[in-house]
Amino acid sequence: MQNFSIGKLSEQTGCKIPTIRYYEDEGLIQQPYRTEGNQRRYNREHLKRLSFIMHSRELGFTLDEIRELIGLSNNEHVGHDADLIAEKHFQSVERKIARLQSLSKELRNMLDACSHAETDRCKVIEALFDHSLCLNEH
Amino acid sequence: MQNFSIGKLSEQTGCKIPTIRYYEDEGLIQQPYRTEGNQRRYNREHLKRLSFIMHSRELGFTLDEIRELIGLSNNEHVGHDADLIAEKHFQSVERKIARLQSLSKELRNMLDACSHAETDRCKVIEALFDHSLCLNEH
DNA sequence: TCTTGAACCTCTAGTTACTAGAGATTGTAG
DNA sequence: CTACAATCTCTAGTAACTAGAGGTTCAAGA
Repeated sequence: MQNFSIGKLSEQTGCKIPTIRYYEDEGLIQQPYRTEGNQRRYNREHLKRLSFIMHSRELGFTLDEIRELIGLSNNEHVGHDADLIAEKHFQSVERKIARLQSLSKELRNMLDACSHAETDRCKVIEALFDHSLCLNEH
Repeated sequence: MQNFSIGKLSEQTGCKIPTIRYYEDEGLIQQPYRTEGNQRRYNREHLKRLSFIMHSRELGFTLDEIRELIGLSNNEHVGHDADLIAEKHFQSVERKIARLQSLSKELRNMLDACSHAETDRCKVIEALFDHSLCLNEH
């Protein structure tokens, strides 16, 4: 099923219609084909791209970072350049995974605790506290 | 080392000064002690809280979601209520981890490919494309 | 103790990433 | 060939910051 309207794209992805148009203005989504009457018509590539953007946003990437990731996927950067960008994102992704795993563990603990006991002080905040930030005192 | 200025807090965490004041206005950070001359003085609790907020933001949580997580940590919700909130966040965290792992794998592949070969079309976008979103066609 | 410049204060206005609404045009089921 | 839902553009509003103006406070050094 190709050539669908902005309403269908919005429905399929859960992305609001004005947001889709905004991403187009920002150059994050390829300009779609237009009907005689100037209405947008999308295909599977647009769907894939929009899905990528939405997930990236949920994961905390900025639009500029997403632009860079799209560039990588399109082989717009070559060799060393691409290497550096990919490495940078790889490291930030690994850090995010580590933090989320720590948070996940604390939430899991909470759920386990709540089911049988009562007031165990939860350590959700400690989970994402970066101890390397401690002010110097020992 | 207790009782430090907003400048020191900013330096320790990497959070800009106006942002720290903004989080205070939003009730995300406890109001700090003020000197005679009305200047803010912070302690380790503030540092921990701010560090948590910053990491949560990087991980894509909204300020409202962060408020909820802080509420959990403070035992402001009890029993079933807390359970539901924790469960909701636990699931969203697990989904984020899965997506980041997929993205991490693709970036790793890119880095490995770049080091020996040349133009392998990267699958960064496919990594975060949710196939359950596919339009119906088979 | 007194000075003086860096750091802090509040308040207003600008930026990014959306989101909602007004008013006009187009697409399509009946 | 209607009629009305969906689309169009454009302007303005929201969330989460961020920068700057104009004024006050803090603390190191004379």
